[in-house]
Amino acid sequence: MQTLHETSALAPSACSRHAGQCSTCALRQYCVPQGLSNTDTDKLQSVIVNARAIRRGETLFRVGDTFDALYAIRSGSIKTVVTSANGRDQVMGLHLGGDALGLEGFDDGTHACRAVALEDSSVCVIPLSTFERACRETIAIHRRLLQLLSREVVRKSTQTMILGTLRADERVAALLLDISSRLTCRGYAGNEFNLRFTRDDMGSFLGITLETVSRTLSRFQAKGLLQADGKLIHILDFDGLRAV
Amino acid sequence: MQTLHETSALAPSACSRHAGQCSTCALRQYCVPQGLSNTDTDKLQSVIVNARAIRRGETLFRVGDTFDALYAIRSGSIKTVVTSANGRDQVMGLHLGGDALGLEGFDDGTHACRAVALEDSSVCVIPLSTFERACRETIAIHRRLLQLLSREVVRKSTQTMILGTLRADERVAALLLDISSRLTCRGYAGNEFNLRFTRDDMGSFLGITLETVSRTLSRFQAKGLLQADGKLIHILDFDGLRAV
DNA sequence: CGTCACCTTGATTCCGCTCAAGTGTGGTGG
DNA sequence: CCACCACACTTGAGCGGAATCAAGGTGACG
Repeated sequence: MQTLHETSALAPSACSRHAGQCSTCALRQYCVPQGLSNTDTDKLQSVIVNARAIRRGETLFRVGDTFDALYAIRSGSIKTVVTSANGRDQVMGLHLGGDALGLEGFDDGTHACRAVALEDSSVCVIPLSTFERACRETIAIHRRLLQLLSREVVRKSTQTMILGTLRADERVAALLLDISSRLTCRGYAGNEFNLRFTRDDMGSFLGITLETVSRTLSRFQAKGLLQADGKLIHILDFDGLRAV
Repeated sequence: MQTLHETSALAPSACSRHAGQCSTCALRQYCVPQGLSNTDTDKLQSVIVNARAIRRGETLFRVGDTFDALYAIRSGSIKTVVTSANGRDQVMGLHLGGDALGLEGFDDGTHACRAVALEDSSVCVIPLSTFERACRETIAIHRRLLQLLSREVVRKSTQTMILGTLRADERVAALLLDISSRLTCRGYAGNEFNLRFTRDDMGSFLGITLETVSRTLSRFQAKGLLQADGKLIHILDFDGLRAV
């Protein structure tokens, strides 16, 4: 509903369900655009030096860390957080398997947010130097990077829209529908999922309090729009949710 | 105060005050990073095919327009706007002389927002095809583009922070301080400026109503923080404004 | 001179915040 | 194994900040 675009360049792929079997699958999923040849893909794979596992609650990078690598989520989910001057945390984004991470670092060579794993996760680490070489050698990879950065801008615009114009219940609905559509793109069920955000995370992300999130979910449940058992969300009435 | 970074890669330049004398000055200002040689700069200039004038209220590009050129503001100021599904407008950004525009188009090849001139303005038009060639030939230009895109992401994060965590008066203060610091970067006076936003624009941008903006400015004036005569803003007490 | 766009200020309403109490639930250690 | 605790979630009561509705003022412009 609030999505500016149906941005699903991610080809649905069984890969994401068997991450252990394919170390480069996130990149394959994410960075391979239409029209990228097999040899190009091979080049891309060659730049991935290693994969890294992070456990729930652990931090992948912090504000001010030198930006020396890009990340692609292989499995799990990661939130990005910024702490404001007055000390309040703001959840900036929810990143699922296949998403890129850390692109804001190009600005000044340091990361501008903190990335924290919401569950035990695994990420591909792509050193910046090798990636830059790949960009220069392969124009399709270069274009893909621009696309990813641009998509990040559009995503953030959607977020601004949500925070700027919607009421609390509309925000919650927008978040659930967004997550649902992103999971669908990845080949997962879009109507039933395990939300890794706490109520507090959701509230911060949506610019409302955790109590309001909880109340809103209860109201949605009472209206028969969804079934919420803690973090397990089962959407029953998509149209109803879209209608606020 | 709410700025995540002191993002002032724009070298203060007399150029911006004499825009008419230097057709490529916006690009010179904006796209020339440290370490870009003169020959590289010449290459950059060669890709600018023309400059375009747009009058107050006119539109530079619309949502859905094919993304075939980048823009750099030579003089004037431009707002970007998105209309949501329910028909409400959300002002997404305020772009001043020297700023790049239209970078969100890389995502899917079309513009994701509408760009409207807030006053009679002039922009450099850089055709995408020639710019892509320049990126390939000159790595510094390529890096600069990534930096601009990344900066856009960081800027939007700041906006999300403002909309997500601040109260109305804090938002207004944050906007004024942001504009002030950006003008200072460009070599203009930061304490007195003509705000091209209407109260409605400000409200939309900050996620509050125009009445609240007006009341807040009146209150700030009563407290001696600033002098507001319509669009003309004179900041008297920066520290007071920073302290909310 | 009337129209229109923009701004200011007041009165009232209401949505969401704050404070508070109570309910699971998973993890830890005695 | 169970007592305990920390943490996340739910729900209620009351308050307050900002929205809404409304009226009036100002300046630009045909």
